[in-house]
Amino acid sequence: MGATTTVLEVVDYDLAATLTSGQAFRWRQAADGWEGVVGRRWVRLRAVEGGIEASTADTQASWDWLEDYLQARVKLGDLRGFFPADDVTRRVVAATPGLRLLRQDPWECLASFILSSTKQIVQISQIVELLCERWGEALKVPAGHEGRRAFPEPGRLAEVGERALRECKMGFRAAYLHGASSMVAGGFDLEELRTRPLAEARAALMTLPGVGRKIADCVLLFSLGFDAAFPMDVWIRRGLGELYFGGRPTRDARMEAFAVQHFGPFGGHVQQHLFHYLRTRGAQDERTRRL
DNA sequence: CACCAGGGTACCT
DNA sequence: AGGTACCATGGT
Repeated sequence: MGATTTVLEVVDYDLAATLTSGQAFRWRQAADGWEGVVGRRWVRLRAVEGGIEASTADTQASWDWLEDYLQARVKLGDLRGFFPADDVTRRVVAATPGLRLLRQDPWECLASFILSSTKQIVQISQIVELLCERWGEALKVPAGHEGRRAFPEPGRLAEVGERALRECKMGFRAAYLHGASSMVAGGFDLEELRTRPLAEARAALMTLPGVGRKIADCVLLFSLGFDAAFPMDVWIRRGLGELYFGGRPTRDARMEAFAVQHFGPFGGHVQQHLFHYLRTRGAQDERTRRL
């Protein structure tokens, strides 16, 4: 049982963009690739010619769990046929090639996004890591690498209590996280939501404390496989307003209705391209200007 | 140092 | 239904 390395063959996969695009919060850039945690496994990923090199602390009988997490077998070309054919979408998708949606653990995804409200992505990562350091199970890590822990189980967060959670700098979100932890530990079945229609699964998620439409859509899209879920955060709202509504003030309900009908069954994927485009275009302009 | 961050909720009209 | 104050904290 020693450290192992393999290469997953992928095409059209921008690993760095995918891991930093605000869907997962535990990946750290190391000297040689990205170090993170998937389930109860420490993982190091590195983009190589024709694929992604993956290393773990133990030997792996199968890499299915990682292919599933990375959605390595999804072919982007198969999705694009379902994207709307307007100029904005074409430009945005072309500007963010190889950006993928991960398939994360529903509980970790739910808890992370409960902590995300009016927080910057760097800050969400800090809070999540504090949670893991305090109450996550220690993981086997190869010699010479920083220790990491698993994401804490809901039962653990339920028993430590709201006061203790608050010490992880999450502020008013502590009550939400504690309430949701208790419900999930008490039998609220996240996995079962996969089998339900989108609207039903979303409504069920929204009965959890701290989970409204936006966070529900994040969980549906990033962990439960609902490709049409379309999280509308401040970036997307601004972006849609600028790119599709001529900068005119537009109500949320109007924008949501537009997004659902315009972006279609894989709208969530388009949303992620748009989100990453909006968040990085300033930096890209600067880079270009310097050249 | 203001301003803002991958929002949700309670409470108002 | 549609609008608004408030929630706690730290990055830029």
